[in-house]
Amino acid sequence: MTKSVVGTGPGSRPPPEGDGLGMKPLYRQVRDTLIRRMVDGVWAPGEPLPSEMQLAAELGVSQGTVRKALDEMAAENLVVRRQGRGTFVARHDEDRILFQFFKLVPNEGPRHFPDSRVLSIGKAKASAAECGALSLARGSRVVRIRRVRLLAGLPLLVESLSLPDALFPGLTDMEIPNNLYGLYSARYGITVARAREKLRAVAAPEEDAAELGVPPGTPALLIDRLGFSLDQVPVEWRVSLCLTHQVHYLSDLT
Amino acid sequence: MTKSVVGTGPGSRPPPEGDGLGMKPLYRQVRDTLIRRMVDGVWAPGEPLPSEMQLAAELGVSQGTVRKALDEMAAENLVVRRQGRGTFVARHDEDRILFQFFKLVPNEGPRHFPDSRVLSIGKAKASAAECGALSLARGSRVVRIRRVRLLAGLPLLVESLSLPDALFPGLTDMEIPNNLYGLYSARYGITVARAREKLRAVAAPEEDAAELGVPPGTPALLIDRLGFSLDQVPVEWRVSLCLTHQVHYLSDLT
DNA sequence: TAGTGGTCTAGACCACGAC
DNA sequence: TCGTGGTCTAGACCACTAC
Repeated sequence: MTKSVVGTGPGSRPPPEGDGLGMKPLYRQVRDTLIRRMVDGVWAPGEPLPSEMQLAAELGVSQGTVRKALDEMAAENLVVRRQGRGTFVARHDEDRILFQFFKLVPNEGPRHFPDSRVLSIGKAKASAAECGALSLARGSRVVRIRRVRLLAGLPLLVESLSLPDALFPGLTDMEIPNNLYGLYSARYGITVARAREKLRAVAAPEEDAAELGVPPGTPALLIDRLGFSLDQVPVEWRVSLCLTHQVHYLSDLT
Repeated sequence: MTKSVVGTGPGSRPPPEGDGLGMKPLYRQVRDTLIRRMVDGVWAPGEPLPSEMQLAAELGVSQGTVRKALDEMAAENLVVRRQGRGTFVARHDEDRILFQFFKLVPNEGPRHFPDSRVLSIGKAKASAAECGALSLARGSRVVRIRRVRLLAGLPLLVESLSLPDALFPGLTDMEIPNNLYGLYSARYGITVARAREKLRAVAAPEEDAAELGVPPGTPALLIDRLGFSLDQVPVEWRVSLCLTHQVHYLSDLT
């Protein structure tokens, strides 16, 4: 049992655990502890966490504090809570990808997960741009993947990925699945927890246009995505050139 | 005093207020009540709500339930909570627009609110597309505004707006400010609470290209935004054609 | 000093799911 | 039947703001 914090009577809490500065509320400390354990692989995606009562007892806080931490994590899509069953580490299944990470939806009809066709895969010394995006030291190596993704059999986008070789050893020798985030999680224990996308409209370069089967110069949506792990480290840089005749990028301003 | 629900002892709550079906939890009923009051103009943007204790007493629920309702509303950017001061109805000031509704950020440098130059304004019978987007009856009238928006003096985008004339009487006779959402709020008591944007890459049509000072056919980002009021009614349809040489559209996947 | 929201605790009942 | 998370209540202390 790891009693990281105390819990005495109602309201009788000392000035949040004797530190003079950057003090965090208890529920956030609990949240950070739980995320740390997920990073360390204590619970794998899809597995249940201990119950609120068990976590509260172990961490020496009240059930309400654990609840607030878990509610926050559920809002961040890090865990899934189900009444009567328990709290589970979120998995990178197709539903989550479609809901959280894949914002391209058909102009008509239901959302679908696109198929993939790998064009190339290999390692190289990271470019300056890659070092900047992924916060790598100069001279680091990266894995590069290039692939076409298709929706309903039609080419939708060309995608260029860069990943730190140090984090994904042996990736170039693997079968590249359609759902990459599932692979990162299953083979490397790395969870892409959030991402930041920058969008621009550009004229499709000749090489990409050929893969997509359109004339060079066709207007296309350039999506520049940086994916961050549970502990906020950039782990994947993905640049996609996307045709938007049959689909659009959906953004909810909430 | 409007006692919409009872509050007796701890835990002694009847099967959520005797209705057989679509039952909502108490805190959500409280939230809906407060939103209804905001729609009715009981509290204007920028004004403080009553304290948690006062609301709890008036509504006949515990402070914790009011707190949960207000926390949810704060997460939706409907209210702003400040320790020691109170809870305030969110205003459509430039900071909120920049944070919540204006996703175009310079490739380098800080975010800025763009200037505007109105090209035309007038009323017309709503097109089929406008009726569909704004859920209007055929034959309804709309206000149309067309304007150019500039960042650092340079044309950034051309914007075409459609609004139900019934909701915005006299709008065509007004001075059109830079911050339209502030006007909707101040003059018509209508708050744009959330929006849905669809993005595509297109070739700039000749007319728009001329306004933007680029050759026709230049790739541009087409942003199709539908804005919804506090009570989920579509109140504004806005289509923007945007150059993305100096800026990009920022989307956080959380 | 008084009042506000922020945090933390404790304990009750409920709806749901597995058994 | 039991254990889970979901809701609701009650009451304590704290940090911050205004006066």
